[in-house]
Amino acid sequence: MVKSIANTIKGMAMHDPSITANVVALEAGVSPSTVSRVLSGNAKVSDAKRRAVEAAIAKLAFEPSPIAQGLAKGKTHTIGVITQAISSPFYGEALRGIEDRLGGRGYMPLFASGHWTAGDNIKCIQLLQKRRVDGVIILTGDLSEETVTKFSRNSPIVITGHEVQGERVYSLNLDNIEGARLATRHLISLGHARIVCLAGPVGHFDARARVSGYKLALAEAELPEDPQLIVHGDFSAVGGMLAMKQILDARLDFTALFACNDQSAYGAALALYRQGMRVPDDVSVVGFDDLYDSRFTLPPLTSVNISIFEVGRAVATAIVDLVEGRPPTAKAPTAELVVRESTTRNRR
Amino acid sequence: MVKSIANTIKGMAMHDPSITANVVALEAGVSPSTVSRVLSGNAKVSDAKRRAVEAAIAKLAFEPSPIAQGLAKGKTHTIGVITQAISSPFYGEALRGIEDRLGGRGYMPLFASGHWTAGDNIKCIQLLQKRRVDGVIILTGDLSEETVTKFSRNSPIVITGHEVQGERVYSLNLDNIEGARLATRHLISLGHARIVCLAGPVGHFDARARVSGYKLALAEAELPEDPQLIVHGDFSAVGGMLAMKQILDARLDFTALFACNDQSAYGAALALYRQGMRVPDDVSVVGFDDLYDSRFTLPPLTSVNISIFEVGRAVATAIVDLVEGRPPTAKAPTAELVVRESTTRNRR
DNA sequence: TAGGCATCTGAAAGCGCTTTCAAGGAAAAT
DNA sequence: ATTTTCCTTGAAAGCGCTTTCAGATGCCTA
Repeated sequence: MVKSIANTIKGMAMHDPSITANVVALEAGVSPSTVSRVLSGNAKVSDAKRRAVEAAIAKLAFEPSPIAQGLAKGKTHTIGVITQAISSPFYGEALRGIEDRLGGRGYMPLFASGHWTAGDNIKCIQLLQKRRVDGVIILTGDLSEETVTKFSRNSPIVITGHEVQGERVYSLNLDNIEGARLATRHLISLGHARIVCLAGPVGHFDARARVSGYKLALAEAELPEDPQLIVHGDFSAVGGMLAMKQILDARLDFTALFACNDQSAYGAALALYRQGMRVPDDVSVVGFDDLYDSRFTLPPLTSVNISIFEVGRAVATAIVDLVEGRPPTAKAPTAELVVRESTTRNRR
Repeated sequence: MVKSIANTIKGMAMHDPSITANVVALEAGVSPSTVSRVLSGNAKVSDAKRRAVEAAIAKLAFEPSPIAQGLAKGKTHTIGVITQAISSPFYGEALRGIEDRLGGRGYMPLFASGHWTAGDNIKCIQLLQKRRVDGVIILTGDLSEETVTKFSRNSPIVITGHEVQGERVYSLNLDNIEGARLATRHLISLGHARIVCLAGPVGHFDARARVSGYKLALAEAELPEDPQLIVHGDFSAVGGMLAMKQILDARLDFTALFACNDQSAYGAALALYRQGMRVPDDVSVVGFDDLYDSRFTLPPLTSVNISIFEVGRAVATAIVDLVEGRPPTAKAPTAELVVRESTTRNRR
């Protein structure tokens, strides 16, 4: 019998790194190969030996080293995640979803964050692939399709905000157009016709799609589309504030605002407030993303909910499928409009 | 000469996992040991061989496998990070700081999130330690000091929101008392005397310290301390809303609010708004943490800034010190009051 | 010129696990 | 009862790197 310094905390066995598969084999009176076999479960082992091994494992609180397993099998059970702004509530929510799903599948996320520049994103992928991640998830970067495809040679990739085809690439996109259409329709149904659209960064995939949805809704209602009412921000609150200021300074006529993400809606609302205009009395505003805090803005913000948490779970599911050789089938959740108090009937 | 399928993207060499140290050794005409030596730099190698190896490394775009290195040296260059709510803007900011600093030191963070329960946190530590992280950072969990000390036997730990002493444990705490004092003093200086304190979870370390700061400021000003005015939330917006509702329903007299974190301030503000009370005209409010979005609430929130990003960098620095055998010296940044528009002179 | 010492380098063992391979034993077939 | 087949199991090699150990070389000292 082998001595172990294992000890427990509140009844939970505390793992001791000096307990290796060899030690377990000794304790159980079998060979290391057999221990490995019961661990992986993909080879027959007699009941007697299996029980002996299991007993030894339990007794010694043995935990196989993922490092050693990684070396031997060439898999690290680690998924790289590249995000633009790890601290933004939007990405935070997605990361939660990713972590949640990955954990359940025996993988762990390794986060790296780029900073909205392609060079940074490439460095991130390289860093991650150096670490031999089994796959990588890219949350909406500005990488070219070509770059993504190239890197997918090293490890499968799941990406949002892109249309990439490939054996080892899967792209999952948000329900942007539909969501934006819902938002705009809502405003139209409240009698608004002059609706400013606070768009995101010019080249951004999701941002473009949201503007399309806005235009679609306008067209449906046979409302004219005024290019002056479409103004670009950068998906941040400051950007939203600046953009709204621009509209205000131009003294354009409008009664409602569709902000392509909640954060710019926050900024825009502040610009409105500074101008003495009230939401929703003077202008109705609807956002997009339904960030958690949008329930608590003053007034609570009407927004498009796409459950970014579920998106996180979906991309995680997809990458695991890819890594384990199954074709991914994950779909993005559908967009829903959450009506709160920032929108009201047009009174003019 | 060895053939490599290495190819480049925009001039950046793309790493090919089939290029191992052995291949490099072959190409350079030396033994693998020598390659390892130039890699690690801790052994003399003749200039000629060194150059040959370096040339081969460059030519083949060789990247040593961290997995193999981990196995051989027993170090993974990975730091586990345990947080309560990976998606909260507060922790998000800290994670950014951690990632930023760790990256510069050649480590990567491995995130795991508990969910405010001790059991979960223990599972997280175990999960991380199973992965053989070199150290772990715990952002304010509710683990007992004893538990932390025990786990520090497996790997060094840096923790916030605790007072733990130990060879392999370092605790770094926020400037809570001072920050809360600043906030309360500010309110007092504006002529407020009946100040409600929206505290955090009852057992929470930071939460308790903030309440102490509040009381301290009251005492300094020789103002009476009314226990009815101290109400507990849970550091969330909903909690803040509920707590404020409670105060409102009790029809207590007050002219200002010190919320122990910004998120509960958001919730409280909503409760006030529903009641038809205006900030700051009817009640002045100051928060704590100075979340990014607090610049954009209506009105922008006066808050205590502790640069949680810097805290992240500090804990990261500390854990790296610990891991590499140096005594950590990192200190938390000091708290500063940021006055915005949610506070004004008491008009009653 | 022989002995001693420092320096550089390759061979080999090892990190902890997986997996192939072949051997031994049991069960099935003749 | 004998041969064939199948199943279980341990030995051994290998994953890619580090590190110890000892051999080889060159240089200095006596």
